[in-house]
Amino acid sequence: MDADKVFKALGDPTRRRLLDLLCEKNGQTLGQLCENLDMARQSATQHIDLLEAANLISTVKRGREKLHFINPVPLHEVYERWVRKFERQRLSLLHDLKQELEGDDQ
Amino acid sequence: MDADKVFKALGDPTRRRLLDLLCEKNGQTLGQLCENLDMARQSATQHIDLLEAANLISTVKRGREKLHFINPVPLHEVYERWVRKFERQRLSLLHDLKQELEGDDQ
DNA sequence: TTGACATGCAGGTATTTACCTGCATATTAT
DNA sequence: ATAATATGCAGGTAAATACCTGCATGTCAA
Repeated sequence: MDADKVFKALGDPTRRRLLDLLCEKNGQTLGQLCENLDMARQSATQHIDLLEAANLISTVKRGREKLHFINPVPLHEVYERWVRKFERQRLSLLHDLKQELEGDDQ
Repeated sequence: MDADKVFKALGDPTRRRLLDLLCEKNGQTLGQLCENLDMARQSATQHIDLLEAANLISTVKRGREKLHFINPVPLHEVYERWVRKFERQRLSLLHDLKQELEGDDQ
């Protein structure tokens, strides 16, 4: 997983909207997705290219249409690498903070 | 949670490094963090400001020092909103794809 | 108090990003 | 074949981003 590409791809509301749209109905065409976006088709294509580069979606050509499918694997890897690791700290946060404030930084 | 701020904050290698550094040792000062960064202190401060705005870290002043603590809550919310939702699709992806390729789009 | 130290604040610049318009190509239907 | 449709490709611009330098402020220690 390329964490940089994945997080940058997720760091834009249009691209998150695209993922939500595909979550509602997988396999939509570019035209269908654009109907929900309020921007030029060409702009949407650029967003989709970034999602593809991050491997968050896959596309298939069918005739003159381009179908789009979600790939949830990178999101799972984000979870493994960036969520689980820091969740373990969750309970100890207040403890650490209190210690530091008390100057007890052994 | 402001998903935009959180994902944009995570979409930069320096800021992810800062989170990793704080995961190794919570409560570090700005100076300590900068020793591991290879950029001007002022640049690091700007990265930290974004992490704070995304609520991914909290800071406390102790004398002339500024201590930094990880806040894992937004990461957990990212998981709830952006990982679990799409994980459910995981098993059905190949199914959807096959159906579309066969033109069986009922 | 004075010097050293940790951090804050205010611009300045080069790159990246998110849009756009215009035109080209490829596929389908008449 | 021709027209309509779906998408691809090539720039162009304004805003955001990630750095930097220079200087100011606040804290500690001698």
